[in-house]
Amino acid sequence: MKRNTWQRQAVRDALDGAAGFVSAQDLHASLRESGSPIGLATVYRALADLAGEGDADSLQSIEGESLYRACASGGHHHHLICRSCGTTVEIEADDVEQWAAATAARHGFTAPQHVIDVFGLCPACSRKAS
Amino acid sequence: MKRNTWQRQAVRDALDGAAGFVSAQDLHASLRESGSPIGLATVYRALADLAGEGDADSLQSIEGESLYRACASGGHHHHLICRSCGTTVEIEADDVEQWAAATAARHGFTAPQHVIDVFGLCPACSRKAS
DNA sequence: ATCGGTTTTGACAATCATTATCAATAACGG
DNA sequence: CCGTTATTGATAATGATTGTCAAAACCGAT
Ligand SMILES: [Zn+2]
Ligand SMILES: [Zn+2]
Ligand SMILES: [Zn+2]
Ligand SMILES: [Zn+2]
Repeated sequence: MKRNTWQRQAVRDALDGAAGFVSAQDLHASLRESGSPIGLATVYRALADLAGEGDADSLQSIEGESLYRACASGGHHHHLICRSCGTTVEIEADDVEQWAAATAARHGFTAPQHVIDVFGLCPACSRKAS
Repeated sequence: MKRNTWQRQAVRDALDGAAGFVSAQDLHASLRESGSPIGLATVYRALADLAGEGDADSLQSIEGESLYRACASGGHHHHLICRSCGTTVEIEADDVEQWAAATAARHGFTAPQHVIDVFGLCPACSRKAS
């Protein structure tokens, strides 16, 4: 059976507190900075569990890192993510959903899935960069 | 200036000969099997160059590996990929390009990029599965 | 509250893809 | 052909992620 540990709760809380998508490494670092002695491997395991249970959303950054974000809604949605600080905006994309489904169907593909993520520099990071 | 080497041509040819998306490691392995003494780092560099010049498409596999594929059209486009056999169809969708750019701009994000891949089962694999 | 079987943790090693080094090589304009 | 200079490739370094396994923590039962 699955047990409740303060470590897992700490990861949940840290995810909730994060502005947007974060890497396991970053989450571990910020947890340690706030005084938690949690181990790195535990953070990886907790995030994998959360993603598997649908309590967290995960995606691959452009650089290939796995990023995670608290996901309360549980519904299907997409994200606009700041490449620099991770700030995330949830995106409504019904028209794109339909486009994806129609594109698959047009070519005879079944059981369609899609990966749609938009990256950029948020206003704050854009200002810093210029 | 950019020089023409047999190594770069070998990578081009190997990509053209590959069925679908392949990793740098796989491409290097198959080149060595066909007798080429090409180095691994060179394969990585050639693939990065090809992708940068638009002669190859790249995407991140679910496991985080970078995969490459010969690209005939040259312009910006996306892919419809069979998750069973790897068969790939190139797709263009100006509507979606504009949606991605507009979505980023609407939220003040600059330097927008996007990851848009559609996966499914191709007609042949759909038939086998049913 | 205590006990005991079972799960979880965490320091560390191991993996694995990718990148950096840098001396040796090869391409190409002259 | 020569000299300059980009390119190569063996290898080391990097960096994220996963495996190991003894010790600690959890939780239901006593
Ligand atoms: Zn930002
Ligand atoms: Zn969608
Ligand atoms: Zn198929
Ligand atoms: Zn596009």
